[in-house]
Amino acid sequence: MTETASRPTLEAVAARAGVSRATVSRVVNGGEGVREPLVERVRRAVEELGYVPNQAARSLVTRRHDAVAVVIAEPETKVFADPFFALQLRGISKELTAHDSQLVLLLTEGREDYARVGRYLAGGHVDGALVFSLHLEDPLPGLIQGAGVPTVFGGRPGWADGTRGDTPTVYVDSDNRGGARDAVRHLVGLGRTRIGHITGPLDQTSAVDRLDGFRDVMVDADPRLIVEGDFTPAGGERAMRELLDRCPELDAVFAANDVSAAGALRVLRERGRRVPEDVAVVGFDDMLPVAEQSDPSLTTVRQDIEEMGRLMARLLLRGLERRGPGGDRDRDREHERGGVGGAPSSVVLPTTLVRRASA
Amino acid sequence: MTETASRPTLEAVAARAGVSRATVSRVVNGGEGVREPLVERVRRAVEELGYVPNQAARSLVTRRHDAVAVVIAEPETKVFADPFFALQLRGISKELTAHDSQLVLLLTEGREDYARVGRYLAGGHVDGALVFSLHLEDPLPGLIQGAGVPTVFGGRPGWADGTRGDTPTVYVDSDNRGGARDAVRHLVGLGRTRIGHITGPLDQTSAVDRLDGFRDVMVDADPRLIVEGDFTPAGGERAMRELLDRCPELDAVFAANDVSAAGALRVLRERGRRVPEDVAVVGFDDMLPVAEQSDPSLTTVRQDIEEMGRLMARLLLRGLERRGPGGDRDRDREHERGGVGGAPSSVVLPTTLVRRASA
DNA sequence: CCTCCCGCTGAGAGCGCTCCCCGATCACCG
DNA sequence: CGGTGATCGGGGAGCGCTCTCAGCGGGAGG
Repeated sequence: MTETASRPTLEAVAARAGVSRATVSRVVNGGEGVREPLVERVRRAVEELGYVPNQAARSLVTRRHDAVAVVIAEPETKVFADPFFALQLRGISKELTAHDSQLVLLLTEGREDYARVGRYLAGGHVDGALVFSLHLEDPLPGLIQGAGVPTVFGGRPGWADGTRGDTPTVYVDSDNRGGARDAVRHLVGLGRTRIGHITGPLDQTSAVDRLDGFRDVMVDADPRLIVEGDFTPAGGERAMRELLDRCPELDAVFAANDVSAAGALRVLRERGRRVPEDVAVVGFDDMLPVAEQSDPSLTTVRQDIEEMGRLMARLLLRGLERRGPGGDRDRDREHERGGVGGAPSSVVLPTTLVRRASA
Repeated sequence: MTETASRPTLEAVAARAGVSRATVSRVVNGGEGVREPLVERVRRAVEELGYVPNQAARSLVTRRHDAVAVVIAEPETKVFADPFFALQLRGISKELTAHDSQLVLLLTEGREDYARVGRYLAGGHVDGALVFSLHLEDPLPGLIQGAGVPTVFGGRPGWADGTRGDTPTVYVDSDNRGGARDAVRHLVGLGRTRIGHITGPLDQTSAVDRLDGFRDVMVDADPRLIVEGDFTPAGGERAMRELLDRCPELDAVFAANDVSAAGALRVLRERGRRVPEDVAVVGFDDMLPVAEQSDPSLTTVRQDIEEMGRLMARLLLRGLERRGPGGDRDRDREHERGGVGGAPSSVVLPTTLVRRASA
């Protein structure tokens, strides 16, 4: 009755504009099929009252939420704390904002949280999910796909070779393998022959793919030249020492990411090896604060992380549109980035080699 | 009335358990005032049907959303990309999760986004907001406080000396000034006398506070020994050069954060100054990947960033409870950090000096 | 000039849930 | 053993919105 204290409702706007609720609703939702003068009147009423639609009420009937969950399953704080997710989030945020969708962030703290996330997603609180889970044996992706929520993964999930059950898996990834190949070829082009590789943790697809890329070029690499790291500086140091011990005549290293490359750099300096003269080093990621500020600055493989995020969101939203309210319209297939119209399919973004001082 | 395809409703659960909707509702919301056998039966029905409450319907009537917005207004990607926000987010997330609240992330891309954020918050989509806006002249905090949403700020807002309008401003901050004092005192204790300071961008309260702390100890510091930086490595380098040029006999530097300290370190090495022998360096933040991995490792002032986030969330939720729907029930009045039963008030967390190799 | 049709507007029925309120129930006391 | 109070359960009224559907009016065709 009194619309003084609380926020104005559709009803109030309708009264003020001298039209019915339905008309106001139409105007608010795009104004299709309402004559101009009325539209104008309603707009003014909305303005004057400062009306904002009640999303809860809307969701209740439309079953849409204009919200997307972003699930980051990264037990190790360290990994989460690197700029990687921040950049992806930024990309995601931009895209979602452009589509008037909200970003609901779900961080998991170990596996005990998975049930909670699953429940939340299955509960239909969001229209879809963007999921980051980098580990091979992680049950989360499966669990989420089981929840029946449209999902796009960030990075290729461990099991994903296309299909899981009957739902095609959609993911966005960098061309880790191709990027690694470029890196190693660059080293080869520099005339290096004893090229070592510091891998990432091999329970992550990105690390595995980069290792595969390394092997693609170094087809018969001495297995002793491959040491497993863990994407951390300390791991990079350890691996570098190992590498140097095993093969003192090493003349190049490809580290699976920049921070381990930075660790390697430190060890090389400590052992009196000049970079790049004695040992050339290439990293991966082009994490600016690391790559640009290391000494010497790091030659590395750049991936456009923010773009990955943006693309994930775009893919998801597009999928949502397709299955949107009304009938399903299947089966058109396009193959450009992210598809156009058809069911979205996975996208692998290209990488580029950035040459700096270390190789 | 078929409850086959779509998600089960309260009604369905009630039917299955042989009770009324209201009873199921009561059980779902805590089970107060329902007899044990019934509770049990309802629980089982919920379980069997996989019932999940429809949050939209619930919000519609309760006007609560169990969701909190986190607003990060940081135009510069670089700043956002450092681990700072990630850690805060983690802390916030943990606390919110513990209270069954969702985290809605709002990243702003420049000021043109402010209106959107304001509208969103004023729209009553969330129960409260946690806001990060580090810049002095930023209109966002005012705008948000104007939206009438319960808010806790991360870091002291520029204008906050307690009150804005009639709403007390609540924020969580580190003891930047005290931490800076500790850092400088440490340098003094080392016998250093020509101590320079690389500030942060002085449009941020944290930078100003650290500068004030520096001045507290170096009461009559030569103004030439203070150079404005910008919290970036490049800024640190630039400032360090400036400092060295102005005052070659410098024997210590307090940098307002770790990454600028890292930049300073690089310049010192380049100029042939030994650290800490010739010049001692102290940073601020204790950003591990930076502080621990720099060469030499950085003596710095640690702030518990994750704890700040957790505290912000706790303060907000507590404030929400107080003004909660229905009668106020100021039950648990604990006098732990974050205030006692009353209106939450701002909290300033202590910092600690972490001694490493650089000073 | 009348009729048909099309396009715009308004009335009304819920979406799933909470919560108020009243009637039913049960323990217990007189 | 009946009355009384306290407590528990159920019915019903919306929360604010969308969407279907009918109705109404005006323009064009007969």
